[in-house]
Amino acid sequence: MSFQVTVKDGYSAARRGVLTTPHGKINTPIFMPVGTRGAVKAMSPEELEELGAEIILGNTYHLFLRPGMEIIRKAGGLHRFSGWEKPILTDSGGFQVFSLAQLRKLKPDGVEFSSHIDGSRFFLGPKESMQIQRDLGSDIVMAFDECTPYPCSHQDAAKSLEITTRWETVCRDEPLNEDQQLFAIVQGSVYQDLREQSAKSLVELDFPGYAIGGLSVGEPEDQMYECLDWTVPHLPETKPRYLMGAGLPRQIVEAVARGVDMFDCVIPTRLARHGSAFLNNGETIPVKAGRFADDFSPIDEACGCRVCRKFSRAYIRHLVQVGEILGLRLLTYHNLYYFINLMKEIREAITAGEFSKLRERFK
RNA sequence: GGUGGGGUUCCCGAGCGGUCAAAGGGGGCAGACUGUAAAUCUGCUGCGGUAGCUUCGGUGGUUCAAAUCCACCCCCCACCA
Repeated sequence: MSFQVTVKDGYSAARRGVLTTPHGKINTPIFMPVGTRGAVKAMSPEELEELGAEIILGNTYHLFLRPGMEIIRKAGGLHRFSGWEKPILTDSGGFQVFSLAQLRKLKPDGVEFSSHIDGSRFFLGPKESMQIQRDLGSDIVMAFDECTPYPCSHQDAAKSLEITTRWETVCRDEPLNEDQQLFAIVQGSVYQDLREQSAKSLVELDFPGYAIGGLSVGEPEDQMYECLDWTVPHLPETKPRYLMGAGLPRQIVEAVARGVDMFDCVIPTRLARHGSAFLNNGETIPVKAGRFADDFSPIDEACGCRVCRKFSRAYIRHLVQVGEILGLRLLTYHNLYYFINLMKEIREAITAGEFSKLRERFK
């Protein structure tokens, strides 16, 4: 058993756990920084380690296109290629079915993509995705799904789910490296019957972990929570649960309360590159704004990160303003610190029986 | 002192009789961003609620109409003495 629930919250479905992978253990609930193209944008592996990142993401679609699998195979896998020695989770390309919707055609056995780089056509299906992720050598492999857009009619969602379910069965039957764990992805858009149907059929196939996909794609927040309420109870207690693509601090806390163990989101890194920083209360401030030009206080007085101990809003605002890369790097560092630290707080709160109190802070 | 080139909305800068409240940058302001086609993208940026009003160094003038033409004046820059 590679996942172990260690503490359960008495007042919600929140729980602590430890997930064991070939490249180390992961403490859940956890936030996983997104490193789509083999790097968490603007961060080095050393910095990620310093931040306390325990696992990062990589992306099948993007790494397959560049540098391509021949290079990755020659390099000896993504870990060796990138110098990140801790666990890696790779997304299957299913999100690109959604985000690059204009550049692809759905086929029964997968997706015909037109590369967003040069337009060249290539095929990515469940089989291909598994083969690529096997070569990437990630610790956690995601099933190839179709991330449904929002809004999506019941009819379309049902049709999409049927395809996704079929694909996921193919994924399960495709051989991976011995120690790789394949996570299934529940879809079904915002419909209770579909979400339940999806969860149940995937649980029957018995995967090492379960993800909830197709959320945080523009639906109202309450609807996202509702979907979790419909889905999570149908997932096995003993397996890790991963809410894909989420979220804002508040959303993470709410999902933890509903029993989710794993999160990833580009928000901290992207907002950083767009000049915004997270504050202790989960809100953001646009550090790049002129009003911070002479604000010599740190981004957040309450933050203990290296950036907040040393640099002022004014300096960071200046760097961003003149286009110095360092500005984006410092903001990325701070934002990731905030997310990683929030998860640590959540874990400690669960152990201390004070998760409800923490949850109140974000309401 | 002479010759030539200039002074445009917060800044730079285009415009050179009407279609100009004035291109384009910069800056400023506001917003978006959730398994990354994103160090990106969108909108606003003279005043006013529309009608309209006040702007293009200053003052006068020509014209139905001027940032654009003319006269004088004030500044700036380059070269020559």
